[in-house]
This record gives sequence, C-alpha cells and structure tokens, in this order.
Amino acid sequence: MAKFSTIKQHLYSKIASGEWPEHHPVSSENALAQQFKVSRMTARRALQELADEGLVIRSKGSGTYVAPIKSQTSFMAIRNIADEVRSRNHDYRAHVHVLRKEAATAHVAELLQLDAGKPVYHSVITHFENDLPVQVEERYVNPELVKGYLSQNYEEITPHEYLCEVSPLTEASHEIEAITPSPQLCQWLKLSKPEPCLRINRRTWSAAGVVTFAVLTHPGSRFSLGGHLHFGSARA
Amino acid sequence: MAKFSTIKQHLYSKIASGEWPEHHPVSSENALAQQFKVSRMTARRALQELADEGLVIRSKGSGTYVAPIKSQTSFMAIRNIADEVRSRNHDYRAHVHVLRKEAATAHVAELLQLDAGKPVYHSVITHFENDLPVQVEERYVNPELVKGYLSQNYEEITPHEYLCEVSPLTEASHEIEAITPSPQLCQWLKLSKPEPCLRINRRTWSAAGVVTFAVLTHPGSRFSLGGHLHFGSARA
DNA sequence: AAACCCTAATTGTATATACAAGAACATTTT
DNA sequence: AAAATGTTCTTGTATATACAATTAGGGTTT
Repeated sequence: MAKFSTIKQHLYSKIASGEWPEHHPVSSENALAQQFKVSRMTARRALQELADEGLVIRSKGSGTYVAPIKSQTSFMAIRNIADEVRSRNHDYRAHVHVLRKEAATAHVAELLQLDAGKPVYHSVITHFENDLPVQVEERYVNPELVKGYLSQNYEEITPHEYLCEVSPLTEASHEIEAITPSPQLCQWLKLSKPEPCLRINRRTWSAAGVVTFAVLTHPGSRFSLGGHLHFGSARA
Repeated sequence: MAKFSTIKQHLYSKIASGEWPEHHPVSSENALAQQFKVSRMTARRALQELADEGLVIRSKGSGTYVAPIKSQTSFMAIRNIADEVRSRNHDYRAHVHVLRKEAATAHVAELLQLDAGKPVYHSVITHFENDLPVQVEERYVNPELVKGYLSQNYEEITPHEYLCEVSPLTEASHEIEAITPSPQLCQWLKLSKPEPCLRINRRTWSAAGVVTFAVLTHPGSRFSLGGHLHFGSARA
C-alpha cells in the first residue's frame, strides 16, 4: 500500500471510531510526517485527499479538523425500508414474489460486472406500510460474493440487512428518475391505475466488486425522499 | 490566480468548447509544463484535479483523455442547471414567465420563516437544453436577505448563480418526489400530455436565515439524478 | 504473420526545499 | 486595560529531482 494511503487509513480509523469527534483537531502535516517518517508532501497528500472527500476541513494558518458529520451522507444514507416504516410507528410487512437463481442477461451481467449467461440471484419483493405497498424491490445479486442469498427468509429480514451483514459495502451509486409503472408493477403496488413513480437504481460495491444491483419503485403518492446538507467546508 | 489554476482554465476551455471531444488526448504533464513554463508537478496538479472532477480520465503509461460526457450529476453538489447543460456541450436558454413581488401566502411564509402577508419575491423560469424544456424553476426569495433579486436578467444569469453571489449559502434541504404535472406545468414544459415528473423541493439557508425556497420540476423522460457515495470512511 | 524484446513516453509515488499567507498566541507598547 | 507588534505554527503554492509501473510502438526474430 502507498504511504499516503497508509496515513489515510490511520486517520479514517480515528474518525470512524469516534475517537476524534466533530471539530476535533487532526494531526498537522508536519506531525504526521514525523510520526510516519515520510516527507511533509506525502503527509499533506493524505490530509488533502481526506479534505476532498469531505471528512476533514482544512484552514490555512489554523489547522485541519474533523468535518461536521452531516455534510455528505444524510441524503443517500443507504435506507432500509423496514427501519424507515417502523420509525414512523407503522406496521411493516413484506411479500416475496420471486427468489431464484437465473442466467444473467447481457444487461444484468454488465451491471454486476459478470459474464452474460453466468448464474445470478434474482429477487422481487413488495414492502408494505400498514398493508399499503410502498416499495417494490427488484434485486440482482452476485452469487460469487453472496453465497447464502437464496436461503434467507425475506419476510423476516430485508435483503439489504442480510447483504450488509454478509459483506460490508464500501461504495454505492444511485440514480433517481420518475417513471410510469408497468402493468406488472401496478399489480405488485396495488395501483388500480398507473401513477407517477419514483424509481431508485442503486448499485453497491464491496472491496471485492459489485455485490448487488437494485431497482426500487415507489408510488409517487406514497413516498418522497428527503435530505439535508450542510456546507462550510467549501473546497470548490 | 495560481498557476495550476490557469492551466485548469485553459484545459477547461478546450473541453467545454468541444475543441477536444470525448476521448480526445489531453496534453501530457511534461507538455503542459513546457508550454506554461512550470514544473511537472504543477502541471500534474491541474490534470489531477480535472480527473478528480471527472472531466478527464488518466491512464498510467497511456496518457490523459477527455472523459465521456456524463449524463447524470451528483445530488450532493447544489446543481446549477445552466452549468449542467453546458457541461454536456448543449445549448442553454432560459425563459422568464414570472418575476415580481407578492404578498406571502401562509404556506410560503412558513417555508421562508416570515410572517404571512409580508412581501416576497416570486419567479418562474423555464430552462431549456437544446430548445427542449428540462426544468421549470418556481422560486420564492426572502426580500430581506436578497435586495436586488427582481432587477436581474435571468436569461443571462440563473437565480441560483445570483443568489450564490449575494449570500453564500450554508445549508440546504431537499425533498424529491414523483408527481403528475399540472396543465400549467405541462404548458411550460411543452408536454403534449402529462408524464411523470421528478420534483425537487429545495430550501437554502445562509447564516442569516432562510434565503429561498425552490420547486424544480423535470420531465421524467428528459432527466435523472445521479449520485455516488464512498464509504471508506464508514460514517454511514 | 506472429511472437518476442527493447525503448520511449506517460502517469504514479515520494522526497527535500523554498517561500507566501493566514491564524493563534505571547510580548511589548501605549 | 487596550492596542500594537512580533513570533511561531499551520496550510498553500511551486520547483527540482528520483525512481517505479504501465502502456504503446517499433524493430527483430522466429
């Protein structure tokens, strides 16, 4: 591992563990250079990249400090639909429509970074809030990275919860769009006639590669996404 | 202006103008160092930052190339629709439907944290990408915090750009939903019949309080929101 | 034609150094 | 006490240099 990367890891752990809370001063470039026996420029690179990622804030003349927590994750903190429903003190229930092994289509294979035709796990689940469908979750899973996916009871534990247990995710990408639901989706969502739906396409990675790809569809009338951002770090 | 910044501007203009299209090779570190009479490390910084911003792709041994145009943008960055359109090398145009002072309704007053009946500034603007409407921006502005709002030409500068100039924003909240557009919105978006639209409700704060509240409506067929998250820090 | 090897170019990592600019704190002067 | 001054620490910019790792292309051999 590169030296600057070693230093980044060290600082990551201090911040992630909570040992250094918000606004706590971070070791200066010179201090890190001494501690890790590298040049100031190398220590600087570690701090600079952390600043670019929004984890720390740097101020000329003053120093480097742990960034206030809210800055990035709140919006798209990976949501667990079950927790969300329960946090509103509503009943949560799930119904599994599909749970099986399939051969990957070209499209699915590309998204999971596998070869077409290789087996993938496929699930379709409707999530209910007080017996009203609020999300249809269609998911494809990389079977090489998640062995026991098919043998879980997804009316007890959500796929998201299981996947988080099995392989800690390191990265996620999202795309949000507004769509008209297909007849099949209307049925699963118990919509008597099509209404605009919010669709979230989410891909998540672990260190080993793409773990899963999910298409989450919410009826527009029953769902909205919220988020809050703080600025102040401002490295334009 | 710092030297690395000068070089970035130079490269940015090459890319934005289309003189260097997708995948076109970008001057190497050494070439830029000679051309601008700086050290390789300074030229390198310019290229590296452009790579961090996603404008170019660097490949060890091969070189630096203009990145493929990305069709989605990060949620996290407060997006300026004009920049976004132009970053795709498309034409940007705006049309102002409404720009006036009004008395705040109870709803607007609450969102701006003002008293009902107090004056507020109200604007409605359609933003075009290649003559196709991609966003209707309906906006209410706190007149106590932004004096000259009504006297700007919003076909030249976007409200967002003006507001950023006048009062640096410190905070923002977003809500995203899928809606069916009203007849009025269909007209402004030039939709012959209603289609699902992505709606973003955004409120922004400066240190002094709520600056503005915007309702941004995008046709589902012409827009999607994208974002990417890293969890190396584990603050999720 | 194909396989192989060598070379040049390019990006990636790392170091040592220099000076500028801002912030914080202690010291001196008023 | 308040104001001015200076010192020191910190980050920001810039340079020159060295070597590693990878790629692309050219030339040679098979």
